[in-house]
Amino acid sequence: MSWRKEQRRAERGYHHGNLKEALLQAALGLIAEKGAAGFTFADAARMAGVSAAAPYRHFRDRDELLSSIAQRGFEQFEARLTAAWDDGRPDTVTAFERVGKAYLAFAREEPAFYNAMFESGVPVDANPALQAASERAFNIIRAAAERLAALSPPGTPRPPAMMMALHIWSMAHGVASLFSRGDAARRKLPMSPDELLEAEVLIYLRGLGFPTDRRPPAKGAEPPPVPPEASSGSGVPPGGPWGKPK
Amino acid sequence: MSWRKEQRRAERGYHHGNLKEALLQAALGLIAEKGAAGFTFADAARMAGVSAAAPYRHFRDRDELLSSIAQRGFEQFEARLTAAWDDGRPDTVTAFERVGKAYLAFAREEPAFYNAMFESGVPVDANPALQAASERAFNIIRAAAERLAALSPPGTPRPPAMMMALHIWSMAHGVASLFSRGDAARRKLPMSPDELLEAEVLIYLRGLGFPTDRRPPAKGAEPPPVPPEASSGSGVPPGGPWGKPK
DNA sequence: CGGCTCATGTAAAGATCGTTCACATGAGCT
DNA sequence: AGCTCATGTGAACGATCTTTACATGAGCCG
Repeated sequence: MSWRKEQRRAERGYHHGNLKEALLQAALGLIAEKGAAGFTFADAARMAGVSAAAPYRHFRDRDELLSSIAQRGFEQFEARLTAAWDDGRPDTVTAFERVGKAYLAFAREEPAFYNAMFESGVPVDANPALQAASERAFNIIRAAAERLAALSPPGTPRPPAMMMALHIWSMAHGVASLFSRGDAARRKLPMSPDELLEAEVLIYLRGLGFPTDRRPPAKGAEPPPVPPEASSGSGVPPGGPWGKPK
Repeated sequence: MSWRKEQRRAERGYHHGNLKEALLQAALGLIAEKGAAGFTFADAARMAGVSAAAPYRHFRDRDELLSSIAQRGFEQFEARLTAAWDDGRPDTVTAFERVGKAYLAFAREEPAFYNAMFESGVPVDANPALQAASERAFNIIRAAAERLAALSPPGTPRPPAMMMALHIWSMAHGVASLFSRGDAARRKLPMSPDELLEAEVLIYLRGLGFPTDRRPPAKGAEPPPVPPEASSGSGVPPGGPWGKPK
């Protein structure tokens, strides 16, 4: 350990050179391992090969580090949601579901970020930059909902896009938080979190009057309006959003 | 402080008499204030007027205290959900929505319990009693979903009750976690969390084919297929699940 | 090149916490 | 009365968070 320290110092000299970044990376790894609660400032410093006091040159305190990670997380989150949305291509509903999956994928693949963003107790409004990043990410969902709402079938009242966005967000967060991550996934499920969320969103969209069974792949097209399932959908398992009704 | 300590000791003698309970109460208060992460074993001891080592006579460690609180929380949670469900009276859909509201009410009114149960990082499967309590609570939702699924309108495949229960749980948890508690509630919303969840569940149920608009909207645009027990509405604002469509 | 300055890192120290251990107390039973 | 055991105390250890005084050296200016 002292050996490694000397080694490092030989490599980089007295000054680390990029300690701030190194600390963020170290913290990210630690949070992924032990959760935001278990992560310690001292550990991050040790992992970066510096003394316990060094991090205070770059972050006011432990919370500011956490807040920085959350902010960075929201930025990556936004990027992934944006890519998934792809401006609504090839069609709005398909893209919309892709956003839902991207949400879960992010929660699953970046547990450290997700933890810092939503479960670490970091108050979103503490840091304006953090709040802004959070809002930008949400705005992707919001924009998608906006487009979806505009497609609301004629004859039905058009749902407020903001409400739809909040609904989708809460579904995605609920599934991610309860079933899709780390030890929360210990709960035994009859289906994968992805399938669960997909079915949930499809049922929800159908509740708003959207035809959710687009594009039957092999069989002939289905005039979708009233018997909305009963045909094999593309992303939808046969038998509607919830597999074979037995 | 030493004064208070002597005072207390005068009141109760060397032995506290009910330290376990006092610790649970103290912890509950502390968690409500500062979150499960911020709560410390030593603080709880201090608040109960005993030394820092005393709690170890009643709890193996801090995690066991947290776990006990979570368990107790699940028990109260179950009681409230059971009361709200009221065995499906007066009709299944109404009772079902009451359960949703009870969920949110619990999250709002018992933030400490909710925090310990879902956000403290306590692994549910660590303690068998905890897991059992958790399952009992979920079984209320599950039973309600079962009854609801049995009412599934003819002509549509019957949704699996388990899936419905998981969907409802994830919606409720998502709304509670994102919007309905403590500093998470800082996010500005166009509607209350209760209304948000109610609309969400209604839309979802409609997506399953349930007639959710007891008391049809002003512009009757809904062809409610079969009203099994659709009678006088309650709780649903006129105009569909999201208020007046403008 | 020499020296100044300031960002960056270190060491030491105080405060708090989780946890353990040896010991004290006293409530209840015999 | 005396024994016993659950319950509480005090001291101690190691870890963490955070501050403070001091050390280092990179970059700049003359």
